[in-house]
Amino acid sequence: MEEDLKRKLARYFRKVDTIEPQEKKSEDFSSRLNTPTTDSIESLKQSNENEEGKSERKEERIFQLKKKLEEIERKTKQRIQKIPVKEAQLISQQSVEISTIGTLPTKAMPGGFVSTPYGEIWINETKRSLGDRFGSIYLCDILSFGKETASMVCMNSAFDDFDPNRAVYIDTETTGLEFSCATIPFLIGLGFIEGKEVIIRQLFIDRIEKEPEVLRLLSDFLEGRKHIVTFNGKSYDIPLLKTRYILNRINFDLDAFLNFDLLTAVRRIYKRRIKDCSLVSCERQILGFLREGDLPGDMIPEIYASFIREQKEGLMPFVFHHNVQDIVAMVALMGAIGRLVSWREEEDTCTHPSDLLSLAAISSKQGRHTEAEEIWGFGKENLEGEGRLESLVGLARLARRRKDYFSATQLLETALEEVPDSPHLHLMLSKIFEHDIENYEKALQHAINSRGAEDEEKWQRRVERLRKKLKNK
DNA sequence: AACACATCATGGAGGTCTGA
DNA sequence: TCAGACCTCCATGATGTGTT
Repeated sequence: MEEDLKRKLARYFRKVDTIEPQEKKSEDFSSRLNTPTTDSIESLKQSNENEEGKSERKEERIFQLKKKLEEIERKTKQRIQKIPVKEAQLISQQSVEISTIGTLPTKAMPGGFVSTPYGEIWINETKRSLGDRFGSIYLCDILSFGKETASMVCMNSAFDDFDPNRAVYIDTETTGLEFSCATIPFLIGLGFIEGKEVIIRQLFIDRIEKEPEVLRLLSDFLEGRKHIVTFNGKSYDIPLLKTRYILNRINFDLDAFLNFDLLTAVRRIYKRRIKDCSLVSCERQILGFLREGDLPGDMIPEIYASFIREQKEGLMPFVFHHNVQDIVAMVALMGAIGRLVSWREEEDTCTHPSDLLSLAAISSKQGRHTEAEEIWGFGKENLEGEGRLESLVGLARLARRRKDYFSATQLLETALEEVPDSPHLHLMLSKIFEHDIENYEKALQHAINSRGAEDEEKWQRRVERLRKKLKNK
């Protein structure tokens, strides 16, 4: 059985190895960073060789780009120094050396038996420095997560006091996805920030009958904490753990914790540019990080079953490793969200335009019009194409809302210069001219051009109505 | 497979305006 | 004065999606 799994895993890694170059190729983080990556420098180098006459100028350009990269690294270090949280002061300059988290799991089973009030329990503890880099994000970016960020991205005032630096990051590995009595969370990973480190403590059920003891230990670890962060935990980890507490007749109220579900936040912010919002996909596409030595989630139940049957570690170290990666990725993602929301302070603009536009939409929905206006204003001046268009329309809606019809029509007319045939823009203008300004001539003109934005029947009625109004004026 | 969202489409409520 | 048309806002239902 174990050999089967090993073969399966080997096949999987071969598959990953073969697709990796392509995936890396399709990832263009340079556009996100507004800065060239090493790859783009290399490709620039290659094209230089083909154009000998221009080589000197391009060499100079490469030199400039490299300098820019160094500048970004320098600013990141400065950012750490600026972090307004007391703990951040503990992060020395030395710990901020560029190191990327992506170590392969050790062959041996990590951790060991620890004597607890509930008996001997297998626990593994791993630490990551907040100075570690996870793709384009430093783990210490979590410390700059603003006070209002959580309530903003969760669109819920209950998160007003949410502090991701004091939260527990929870990820479970289980014996399957089905919510049956037989599904147990055999590995419970808990991440928390202490000083200048992220501590990942993993509680392992090495024998099925030890589940109640591990659950009791978990409740002890969570004692005194109020906030948790999960990825899809609202639907998966937390309901599962709640069921296990009930089935084991242990009184522990997981509903008392405020759960920041990263999946919800990620979908809200990044959905427009990444279709697949799984954690691994977020790592690659938002953080720019490619996992090494990871295994697919659907193999995990089988690996644990094999461990229980044969009482041999087999591939369990990979599962421990996978769990640590998930927790660290959650911390990094929180950092990415924190940085996005504090985009004004980002001199090196690591921010993707579409993420900013999502943020504007979220702000607008919550009635945070000043924030939305600020982002759309930035978009109007600094973006091109669809981003600029969306910013102009957003600003026009806000202007109409505050009854500034002059600005609203001006903004929409500017948008029309970019896409003169847009029936939707013509429809918006037609409504403002008809209902707000009462300029029926212009309203009719735009109504005629709005064909296609709504039903043919509605369009005809609108045009006819405006013709009548114009006649009777 | 269970669950909790998110998004999208649809329709109703309530307010305002027009024209007979 | 009142029916009808239009707007915005909100509620509801269908569908899709992550988790191991």
